[in-house]
Amino acid sequence: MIESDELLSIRAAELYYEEDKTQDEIGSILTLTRWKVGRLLAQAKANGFIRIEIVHPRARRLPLERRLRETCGLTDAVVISATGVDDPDELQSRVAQAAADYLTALRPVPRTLGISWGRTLDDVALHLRDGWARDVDVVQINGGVSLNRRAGTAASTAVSIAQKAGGHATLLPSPAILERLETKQAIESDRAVSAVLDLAAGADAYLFSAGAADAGSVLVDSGYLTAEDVSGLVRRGAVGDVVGRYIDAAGAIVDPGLDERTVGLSLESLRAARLSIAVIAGAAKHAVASAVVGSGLCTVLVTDEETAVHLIEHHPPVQDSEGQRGTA
Amino acid sequence: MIESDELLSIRAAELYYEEDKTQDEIGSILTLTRWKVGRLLAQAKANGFIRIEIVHPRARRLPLERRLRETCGLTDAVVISATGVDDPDELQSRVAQAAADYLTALRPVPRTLGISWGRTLDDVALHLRDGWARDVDVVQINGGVSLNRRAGTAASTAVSIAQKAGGHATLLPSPAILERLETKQAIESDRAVSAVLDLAAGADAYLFSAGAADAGSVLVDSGYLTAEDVSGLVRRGAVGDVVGRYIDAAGAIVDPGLDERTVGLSLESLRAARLSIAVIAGAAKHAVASAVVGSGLCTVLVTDEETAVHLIEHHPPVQDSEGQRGTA
DNA sequence: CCGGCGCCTGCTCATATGAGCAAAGAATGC
DNA sequence: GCATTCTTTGCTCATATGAGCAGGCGCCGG
Repeated sequence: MIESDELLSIRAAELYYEEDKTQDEIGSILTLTRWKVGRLLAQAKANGFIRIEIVHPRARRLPLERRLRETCGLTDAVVISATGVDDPDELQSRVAQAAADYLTALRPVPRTLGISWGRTLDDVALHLRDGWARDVDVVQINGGVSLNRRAGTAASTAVSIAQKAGGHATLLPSPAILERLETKQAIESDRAVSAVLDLAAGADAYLFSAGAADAGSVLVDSGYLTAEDVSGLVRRGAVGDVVGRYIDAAGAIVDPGLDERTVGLSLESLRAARLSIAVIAGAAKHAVASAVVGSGLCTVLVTDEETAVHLIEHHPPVQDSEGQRGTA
Repeated sequence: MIESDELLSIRAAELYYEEDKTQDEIGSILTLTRWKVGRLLAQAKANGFIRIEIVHPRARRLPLERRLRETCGLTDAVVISATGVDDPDELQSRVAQAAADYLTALRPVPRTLGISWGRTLDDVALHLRDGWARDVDVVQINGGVSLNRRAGTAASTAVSIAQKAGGHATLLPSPAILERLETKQAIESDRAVSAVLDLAAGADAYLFSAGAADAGSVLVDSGYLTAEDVSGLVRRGAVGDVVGRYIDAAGAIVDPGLDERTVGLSLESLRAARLSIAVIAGAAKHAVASAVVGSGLCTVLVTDEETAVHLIEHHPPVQDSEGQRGTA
């Protein structure tokens, strides 16, 4: 008899959702009382037979956001719907749009915003509307100026975000990674650089992305690393990079020597920030996303549905290293 | 401003459908009146942003059924949901199940039911429950006994359907297709055969399927035709067979000579029937389905979603040759 | 065979939602 | 600049739906 109830609930659901009949009408069609129909419908929902989906490029997955916040200890999360999106560029674009929306709606409005650079950030800048905020100053938090074509976009990302908010951009006039430690120390002690780093360290909020550890990384693309360097890092456990620094699944620096030669905000500073927004999309970045979220590098994550599910399923991949920041 | 309304309607839909908030609550979250929220929700639905799907192997597509009935002039249609079903066997099985359900619910219960045979019908027989009806006699409407292994199932299909209804089966003791016209005429004049054909002609209802015109057909499988025969027929416009008779897209006999040698109910008798139920599933049978429905061979069609859409989109593929039977 | 227990049914009542309408606002033409 | 028309807004009222409860039914142990 329980099986016939299931079937009935399906018949009722068809009439209710597809034919827009009232429960009462369904009752007379199926010779049931209207309360029974209501119960069948509730049952169909509870059994998961009714699937409601919002199909729109800007649609979000609120329940996933909540679960992400709860299981990963984030203060906030934005998860965009990605059913039927197979093109990674389209996915990235949608997530970037969502990040732009998040920034725009962010209250209180940060006076200074620290940003990294890369394809994703560029995309976010593109999606921000003119006047998205008033007087927000932007400061780069990792090096990358003037090494090649790609570096140009690093500057333009920052400038574009700042301009659209009527603020101004402060660029970090330094390569991302230097060949010798001494050079790095020298450049860091230079007033022009250290002032920017100080500004970056005092930003009200950070916005950054992460790169997958593969040869397609912007760091390779920009000439800071070779494909061989990256595969070496991968062999040592690297899952990706954040503000130019390669981390393993636990969020720890993979190659301290390399890290020493990398100019920019330290991961500790990022972890200590009150508000740091990570924007990470795509299957290729599932591993980095895990590391970033699991090691507390961000307080807010903007991502796609699949990545969110991955993060939730692969639970807190790090034991308990979070906790400095409150769990809503 | 119309764009911001669209976005708002998506936000509202997320809160309404994913978070189960009341329109009033959504109103206070988005600082909108509750009526505005209601309108946004209605708008989101109207724009097709809200997709409600019933996920269940027995789920049907009522709106498609209606459209199918209306555009194709059927008295009834059953369309089963097939989203995410890629396995053709699974599809066939679900449609067969639906046909079995339809038969079971059919009122008035037919005293005699004429049936064809084949993989699909076999599947329908399998899905019928014991006691699906009381005292329904079953009669085969086309030949096919005792030529090979496959023929055995033809008999068992009929017997099974009859047994489960507590009635008895009458088999047509003849091959489906004979090699010589004289033999066919001789066998048809035999009392044992003609009596069955008379019974078949007087059945209250018919249940049949259709085969695609390819080498995988049961007629080839059973040895009545060779793969070459079939490709010859295809060259002459055949799209598939119904009760052993090959038809073209317009529902006309492709090879009158062959048809003359085929034993069983004529297509005219089928077209004249008050109740004839076709069970056709799968992409391979889209073309036959069109021919069957377009030429009025059935009054009721049981099929899958994709086939239904195909039929509706390829409109009445025949000019106006329907009309003998009332259009609801 | 009977009483107790728990589930299911059909109800009342409270709440949520949709239809229809009058007024406000925006857009247009004069 | 003003009147007209069309759209949008906030409402009232009717309807649809869900919560919660009392009675009835079957199931089980005694």
